[in-house]
Amino acid sequence: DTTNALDALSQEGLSEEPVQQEKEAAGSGGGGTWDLVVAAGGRNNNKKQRRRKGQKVVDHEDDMEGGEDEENGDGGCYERQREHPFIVTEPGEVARGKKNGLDYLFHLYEQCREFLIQVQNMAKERGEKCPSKVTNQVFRYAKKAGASYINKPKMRHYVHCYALHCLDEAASNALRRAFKERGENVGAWRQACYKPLVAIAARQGWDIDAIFNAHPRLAIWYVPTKLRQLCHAERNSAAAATSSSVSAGPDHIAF
Amino acid sequence: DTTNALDALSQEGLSEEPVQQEKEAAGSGGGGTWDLVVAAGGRNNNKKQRRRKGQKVVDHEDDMEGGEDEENGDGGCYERQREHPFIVTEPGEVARGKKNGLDYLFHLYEQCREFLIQVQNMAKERGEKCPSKVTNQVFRYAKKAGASYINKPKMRHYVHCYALHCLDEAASNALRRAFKERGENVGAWRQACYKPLVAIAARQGWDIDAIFNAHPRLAIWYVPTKLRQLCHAERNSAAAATSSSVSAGPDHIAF
DNA sequence: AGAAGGACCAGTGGTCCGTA
DNA sequence: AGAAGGACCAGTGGTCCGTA
Repeated sequence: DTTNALDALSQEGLSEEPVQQEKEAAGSGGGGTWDLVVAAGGRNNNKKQRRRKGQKVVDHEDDMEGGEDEENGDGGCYERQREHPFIVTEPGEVARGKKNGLDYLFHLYEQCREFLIQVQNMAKERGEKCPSKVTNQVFRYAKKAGASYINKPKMRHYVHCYALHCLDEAASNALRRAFKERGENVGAWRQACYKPLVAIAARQGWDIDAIFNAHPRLAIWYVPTKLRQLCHAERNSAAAATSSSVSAGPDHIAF
Repeated sequence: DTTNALDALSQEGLSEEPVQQEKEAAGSGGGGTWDLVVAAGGRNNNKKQRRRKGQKVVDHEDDMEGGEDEENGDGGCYERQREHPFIVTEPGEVARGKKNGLDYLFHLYEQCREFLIQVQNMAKERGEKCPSKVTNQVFRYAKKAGASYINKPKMRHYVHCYALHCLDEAASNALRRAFKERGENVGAWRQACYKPLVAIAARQGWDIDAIFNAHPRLAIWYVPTKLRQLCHAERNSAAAATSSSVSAGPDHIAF
């Protein structure tokens, strides 16, 4: 199976296939999982990589060559590959089984930062526009460099969790321990990360952009829409409460 | 004609039509030139504003209603309106005739800055993402606010001229006087603005982005691609020259 | 059910080129 | 000819939803 640890952090590998990969292949020039999986498939590795089972049809040009439906073949039918799902782990804990831990999640953010720095250095050398954030260009570069396990939806999904880890590691660690103990799933932990961040924003004048920008490792990430909205809503509530406790203005409901 | 001065800076109005407008209508909520021109046309002001003569067909839905070709009508045929072209003027000089001067050009950059500030304030109030540059959103807002004479291609075209004005007003003024005296056109003056900017960049370590960002009025503008390229090319040339004067390395041509 | 990520989409930065 | 700007286009930020 996939448990030859490649990195002290976690179980990596993929959820379907026992294909080993070098996770720290950044800059090594490709040759990652996807290529191996395709080669192992034993067919369909001619011409461009074929559309996978279930993938949406966007371009009808190379549809159905040979009249053979991929849905029916099962001998050479490789499944779509994905990273193992995250589970809530304590700091330092390695996830067991086909799971990834939260130290590994945060490690992905550090890897993205390294890819960004490489993209920035290349841009500067060439006299091109230099990105200050992790942009599509950086995700494309990461993929090209072999880090196929990094993708935009995933990284954006957990940005605020990483933010808490950066801004208040003690609080982040405590939250992880509490949620692990209670047996909560990753989604519940992820939701719970918002609240302490809003509290931090409250203490610092509600400017979540300024808070992100003041932290060197966090400044390269876009502030997630939902976090921004929560800070805004909470600021307004707090202002209304403060104001109504002094005087019930015309646009507040005193209680 | 259009010479009732609306603003001490320049002849404004439009190149085709004697329609007066309030240039400082920012925030007044529309009612600018275009509406007046359409109303003065005397027809075609029903339903949505009709496509103007020569305008490209993008949407075929409301094409040719009534089978009448606009090309043929000349009584009610209003021409497409444009701002007067710029001419090279000295500092303080108001352009005469159907022309606009360079103080007016630079004034447009200041107006854009004011529109940006308004957009930023609105974004902050609403807890939305706050632009730090003059973006499409700002141009859209300017248009909505009645400043129909502001548009993206124009502003982007002359950004580096405004940059020189910000960074070295004396040099900018001298260049304007020289080009006016020689009777050069705006295009020639615009081209000539690059060189002193590259010289400024040379003195400050070639980082044109840092130079823009260090100036509060300039920081809100994207560095123009061509200026960035010129700085990069010139830096490389300078480095090669310096290097070859010390030792002719393998990738330099000594001379 | 909970979760990973391909793919889509509205609106961006950039500027060309049909127009005046 | 010189110049203004509508309109286009490739690639963006953002995230949904078909998939595993």
